[in-house]
Amino acid sequence: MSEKVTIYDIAEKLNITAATVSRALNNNPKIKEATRELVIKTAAAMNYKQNKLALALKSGRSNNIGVIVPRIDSNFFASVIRGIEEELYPHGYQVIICQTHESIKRENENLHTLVDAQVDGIMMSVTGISDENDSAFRNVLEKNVPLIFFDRSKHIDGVSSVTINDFKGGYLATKHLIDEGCRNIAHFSGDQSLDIFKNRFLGYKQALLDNGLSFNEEYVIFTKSSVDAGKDAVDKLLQLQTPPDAIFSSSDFAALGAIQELKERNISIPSEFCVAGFSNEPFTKFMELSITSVDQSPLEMGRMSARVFLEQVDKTDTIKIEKKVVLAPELHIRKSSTRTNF
Amino acid sequence: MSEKVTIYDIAEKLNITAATVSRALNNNPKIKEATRELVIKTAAAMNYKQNKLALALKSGRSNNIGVIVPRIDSNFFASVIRGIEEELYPHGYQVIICQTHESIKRENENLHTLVDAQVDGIMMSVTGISDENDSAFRNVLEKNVPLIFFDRSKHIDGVSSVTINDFKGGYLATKHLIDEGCRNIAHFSGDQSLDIFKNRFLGYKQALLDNGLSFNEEYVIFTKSSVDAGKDAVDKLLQLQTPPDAIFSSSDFAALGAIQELKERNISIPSEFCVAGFSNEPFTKFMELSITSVDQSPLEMGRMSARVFLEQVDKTDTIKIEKKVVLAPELHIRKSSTRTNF
DNA sequence: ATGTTTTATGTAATCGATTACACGAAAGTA
DNA sequence: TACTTTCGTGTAATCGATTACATAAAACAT
Repeated sequence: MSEKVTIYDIAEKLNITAATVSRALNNNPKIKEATRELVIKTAAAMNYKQNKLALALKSGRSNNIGVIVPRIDSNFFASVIRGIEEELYPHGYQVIICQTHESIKRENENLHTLVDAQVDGIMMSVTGISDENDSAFRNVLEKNVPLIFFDRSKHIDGVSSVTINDFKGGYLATKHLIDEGCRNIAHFSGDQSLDIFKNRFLGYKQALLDNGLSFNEEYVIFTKSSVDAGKDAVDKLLQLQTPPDAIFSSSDFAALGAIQELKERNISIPSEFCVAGFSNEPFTKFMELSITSVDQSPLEMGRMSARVFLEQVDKTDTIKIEKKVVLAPELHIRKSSTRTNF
Repeated sequence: MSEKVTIYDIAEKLNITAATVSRALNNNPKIKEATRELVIKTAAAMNYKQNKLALALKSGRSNNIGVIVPRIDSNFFASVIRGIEEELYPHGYQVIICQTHESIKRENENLHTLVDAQVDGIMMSVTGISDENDSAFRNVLEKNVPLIFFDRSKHIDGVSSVTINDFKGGYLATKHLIDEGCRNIAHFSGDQSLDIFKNRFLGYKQALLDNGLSFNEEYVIFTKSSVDAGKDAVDKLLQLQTPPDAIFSSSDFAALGAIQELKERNISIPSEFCVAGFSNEPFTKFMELSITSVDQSPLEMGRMSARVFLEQVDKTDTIKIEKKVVLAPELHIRKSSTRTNF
């Protein structure tokens, strides 16, 4: 029972052709009103459901879009995806999720799989930059699949992106630490092939220079985004001849690790040492010693990415408009760095 | 340039038919070895990519599975999805994400959309129980789309589920609080139409009874899963003639709110008051006053759901096997409830 | 040399919907 | 009345791949 009902079944029952049924269901103006109503009523009675796969094959549009992220179980990426899904839902698009687990090989596979699955667009946060995987990106562009980068982007002509001003984020956080009286500010950075880390780093540097502080190579540590990495980094920093009195970390997790390690060593925060992170992960707010962090408005980033995609889809395929949306970062000042007014 | 290459293009170039090309590419044993090699080489040279939509239409299988969750930006659901994606990736399935935002109407829409999109299976955590949306579920079953519930499930004959033993989780947490010397233990519960909350509640009750403590209706508060709801609930509890000395909360967020409110009132934790939550959200571990919580092993739950799905897909369609997987909850004892050994 | 089996490939239907084109009937015009 | 539009519907191709069935050629048997 309940075999799939097709327009042919409806046609047969009404002694008309499938073409007429199709036209009636699509509100084609050439159909007699009586016929239309009859078809629609019969379709409902027979519990007809349009076969989207047939439609997709015919039209070449699957109504699916693909999202590629390093991993989904981080608040930042999950929130971006939430934003994308919410914005696309009213337009009838479904969202396919892919994770790279920070593997470029996996990223290539995902790109190919999505293109093969005929998605109508791809939104992604790049896992890493490497020449090897250019062919996967080229494939996407050659197939004319709209591609949009969010947060971690890559420089490709004609490709739109939605990012935040990471330079400004780094600058704001560092400036804030300086304002709180810190003079030897360390920085946790990440993979320098990624713009986000490079720009936060540059913002940090510029803030130092603008405020008469010298940049000290030794104060920059390249860490992974994890609690343990933050602990190890603090360990290294404290072995320096002149240990720093503050850290601006590109990762909230590393910032948390740093704080845990500093406490372990009875260095009191924020009086002796200030810490600021990046991403505004929920836990930064929840801690008793809440952590200062730069917010990236992930929900807005997701929504905006979806909107950029929708614009591109509507446009005639011949015209390619590269749109670079840069959101403003917002510094959330919390206890981990507030000496003055607290 | 780079128009899509089809098997017809390959066939034309080689002066053979598309059928032969198809067979060669699918390693059909009836094809001459020389032909196979030639076809495969030519296909690669022409950068041929199989059109999955055509395949999906022909076979009736889209190689997509749908996942419906209340929201994606909670660590629990994101982790489950991660588990599902990881388990399904090697099998070539793509994961489509849908959010209900706790709306039953949205849940119905999602169910219908996924069925219409011909997904090969649906995994979901139920948003709420209501008679209205039975038709959406019936539709899924009638169309023979494998359905699997995880965490929040519904009783439907023939439908498999992967849950944790919530009764035991509630029991363990409550028993632990009792062991720590608490005698007036309150409970934050949730929507009673959902088994997870009902069972945690029952586990809580049973633990009280088994340990000679009486159940007090006034100590049970039905809250939403949010920080503010937790604060409000504490506010109510402290107005009772005999306020409680502990809370077992079905939500980590409400537990956090409770802790914040208790601190606000200078009630010290854990010496005067103990708190335990549920879900083991990352922040519970990160807090200086880390929060005791029941872990639901979301990653494992996702993987297991995917495995149950794969089993069902392989089986002949005629046989329906209902599989109920119940994972064991694990109590993570942390500072918010540790009086004894700390 | 003739008949039988095997091998490799072609022919055409199929999945379900859309749509350019064709065509008969009805309506409008002169 | 005869001729042109307009209207509503049917015919058949199309999207791209798979596959049951048919068939020609080769291999084998007697």
